[in-house]
Amino acid sequence: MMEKNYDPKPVESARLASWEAAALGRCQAREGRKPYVIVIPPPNVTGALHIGHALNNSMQDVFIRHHRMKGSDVCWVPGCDHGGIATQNVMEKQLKTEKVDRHVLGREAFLARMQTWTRECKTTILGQLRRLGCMLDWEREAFTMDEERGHAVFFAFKTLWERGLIYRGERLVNWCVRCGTALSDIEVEREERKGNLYHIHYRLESGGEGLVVATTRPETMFGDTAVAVNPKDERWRHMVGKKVVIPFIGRAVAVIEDGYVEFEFGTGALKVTPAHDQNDWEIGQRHGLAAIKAIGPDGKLTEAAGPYRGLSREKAREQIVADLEASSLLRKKEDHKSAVQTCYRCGSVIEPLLSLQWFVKQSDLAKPALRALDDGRFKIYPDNWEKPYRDWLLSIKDWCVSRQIWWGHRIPVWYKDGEQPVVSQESPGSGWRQDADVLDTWFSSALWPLAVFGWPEKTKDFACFYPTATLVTGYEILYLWVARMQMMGLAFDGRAPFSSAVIHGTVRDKSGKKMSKSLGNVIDPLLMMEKYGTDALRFSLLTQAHPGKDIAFDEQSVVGARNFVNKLWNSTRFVLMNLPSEPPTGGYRLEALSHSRLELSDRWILSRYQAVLAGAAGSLDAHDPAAAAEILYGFLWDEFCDWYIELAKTRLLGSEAQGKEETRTILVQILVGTLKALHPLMPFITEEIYGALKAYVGESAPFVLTGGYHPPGREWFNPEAEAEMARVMSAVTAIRSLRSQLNVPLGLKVSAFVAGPDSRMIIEKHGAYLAALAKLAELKASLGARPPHSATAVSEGVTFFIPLEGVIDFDKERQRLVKDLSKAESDVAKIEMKVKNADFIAKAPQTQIDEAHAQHAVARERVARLKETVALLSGGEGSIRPRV
RNA sequence: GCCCAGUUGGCGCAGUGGUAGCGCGUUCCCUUGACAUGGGAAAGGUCAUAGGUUCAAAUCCUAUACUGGGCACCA
Repeated sequence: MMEKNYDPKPVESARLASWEAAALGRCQAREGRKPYVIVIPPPNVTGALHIGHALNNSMQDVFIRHHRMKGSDVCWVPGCDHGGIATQNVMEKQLKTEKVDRHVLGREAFLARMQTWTRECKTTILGQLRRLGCMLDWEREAFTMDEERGHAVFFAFKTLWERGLIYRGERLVNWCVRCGTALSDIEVEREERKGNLYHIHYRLESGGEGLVVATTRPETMFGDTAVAVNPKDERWRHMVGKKVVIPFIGRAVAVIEDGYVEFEFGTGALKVTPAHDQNDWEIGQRHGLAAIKAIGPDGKLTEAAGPYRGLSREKAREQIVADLEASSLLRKKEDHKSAVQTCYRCGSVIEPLLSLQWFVKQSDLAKPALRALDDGRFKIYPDNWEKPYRDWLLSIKDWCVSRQIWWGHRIPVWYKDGEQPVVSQESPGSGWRQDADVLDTWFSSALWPLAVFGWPEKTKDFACFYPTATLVTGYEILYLWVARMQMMGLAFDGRAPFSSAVIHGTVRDKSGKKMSKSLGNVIDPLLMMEKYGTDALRFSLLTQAHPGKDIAFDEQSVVGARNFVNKLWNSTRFVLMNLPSEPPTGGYRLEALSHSRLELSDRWILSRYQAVLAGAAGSLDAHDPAAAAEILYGFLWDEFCDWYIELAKTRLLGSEAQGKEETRTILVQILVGTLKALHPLMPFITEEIYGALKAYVGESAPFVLTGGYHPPGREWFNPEAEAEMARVMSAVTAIRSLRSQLNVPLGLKVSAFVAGPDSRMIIEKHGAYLAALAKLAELKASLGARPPHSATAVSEGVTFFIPLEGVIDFDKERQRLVKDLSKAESDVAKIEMKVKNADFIAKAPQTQIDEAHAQHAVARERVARLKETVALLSGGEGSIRPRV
């Protein structure tokens, strides 16, 4: 027996066990089959999954299950990313609590600990994906740093090297002082910060006034190798070619001219520090200036800083400013907002630093990616991301791929004195030492779709599963990851690694703020699953996952989804209660229904059902789970439960045997069809219910997925039935509304009399529906007169009189109707404007004109009947005969 | 600075030319054998502003304002 309220826990664990026992997610390469393939965006092994992962993976699971339901082979590859800097930072924090430093531990021991941590973390993450219901092919689990992927990374590096696309050089790179490594340009974030603009006086070497430079970073002055002014700037012309002296260290630098300098900014004189500023670096290149490092990789000032050597950047600035002030070299200090670059992993301020790094040339790799986008081999949904994606590729710069950390793929280059460097996975022999750096974690991520199927080996899997279909991810890694996968895939294989990228939004807190541990607004998906069930969490996220849009996540929405899950459960309970304990042989079949026998509600719900199934599947084809969820939610709750089931109740209690069978057939068929359509969104409860219902629809598939979507049986589309049912609903609502206004509870059955042009038809064809839904004891034709003491409800083509002795206040009833009348009249006026507009009649399409005329007639007829009724009431009880 | 998106009832969001919808919340009524994680009824919006196109605009166009994002930045 089903419980009154759905309890997700036992159902989830049982269903999970049965899916795994059947290895439902397993997909093997089969000759001649082209499966639908997704590779998971591998979560970093930095801890547990967050709510964004829950959204990301729910969406993928929806697409996977949807395609499986449609009959394709599907393959979804699980795995994790080693996560480079991010993961190393997690470990370093851990070590800090133990008061250990990785340098004390040593590289070997540190990596051993990382391996242990990774194993634990992978177990956690994969376990969470299981609990989410993700139908991954568990036997394909991959890791960006396992042996196979290591092989792919080496092969890719070697190939790029051989093609001349990898080089090593001393460049100005983004250096994170805290992480102790270089970063690529897209790993740097910018934020506006308040700071100061310092005006500093540089004396002339030969003695004399000199000039004043403006800078936000006085601590870099010891790296200055020139002062630049704009060639058109009259103010400083006399200084050009002279030499000025850097304070405190007395080194002299030349005053040069460069068009880059803006003369409105600051003093119009720019101190040039090629080793610590990108623009200064470029000026330095133009003028052949030396680059002097004033700040080291540790963030401390170097020997070049003379007396300030060893101070941190921050300390040094303070000290220098104080000293400048004391020696009255600080001419001005003004407030200044500037864009500060920060590390995307730890948030500390980036130091542009001149250092020896490895780079991948990008422009040749970007071209095929642009072509793939232009000719449609690769599409982004929603397509408004295509422009930023294209722009990024067009203005791409070389990619710094070396990282000065330990956790990652070691750069496979070996050095020996007096020899050319050698690219090799193993040591080329004694005396060779390997490059100490590791590759950017995104280097291996970029190879992910290739590498998970065994590339560069020519495996059967690769032949069958590559390229993949859909990549589901967030817009924040569009360049970092998506673009690079496209570039690498196209470079090594010639095909786009996935034909479409579906971009979802970020899950934020309910006020729209980004979730973060420090703000304390993080939602734990596991907790949500505990409280409301996995289906509820998934459905909640999916209903909000409109293409590309961020989600303001409110726990209330999970409550709502939980209630919907419960509604599904209870509608099943109702249907099951009205079915025999033994299903008929072959089950209840829609094909067996005689079309001519079906009554209005049947024809209506079947028509709606067919439209809903098509709409839901179409939405999923269009990568829009939110639209599918909305369609199915509305149908199940507002149409199937609130109207069809309510009508079915009287028929199931009635004595007409064939009618009962028809009702049972439609109930169970539509319920099964709808829950199958819901299955990609909420796999657990739908699987559970399917188990209980499948015999009643004559099916024996062990799982929803293996059975596939439910065919609607035949063509049920019926606009006439939908229109007629809409009239029934509006009549029912009119009576219910009347009862509510007069405080006549639905529990109390009342009689009603019907008048109006359509009254005869209404009684004959809809009488039973009205009686059932508006709780009427009887429904009779009004025999010419309005019954005394009755309230009036005016619906389309029909007027209902409900005698309510003692309840009706004569004047109030009249007021109520007058209010209805004025509203009805304003409706008429609106439509009349349109109908009487000559331009409209002349230019609008005929269908529109016909429709407007019909609406006009209906509205006018309603007004007429309301007027009549009001007149009746004004003339006293029942004294005037209504027109029938 | 350039580009993109958003601006719809208290909150969160649908809605790509024909008299504005959903969820949550609010008010009133109802514990009637699927479900109070429920049912019924109702209140609440001149669809950011100003123009334009059109017989007809939330929807198309143009400007403006605000919000968010991407890219590029003047030290």
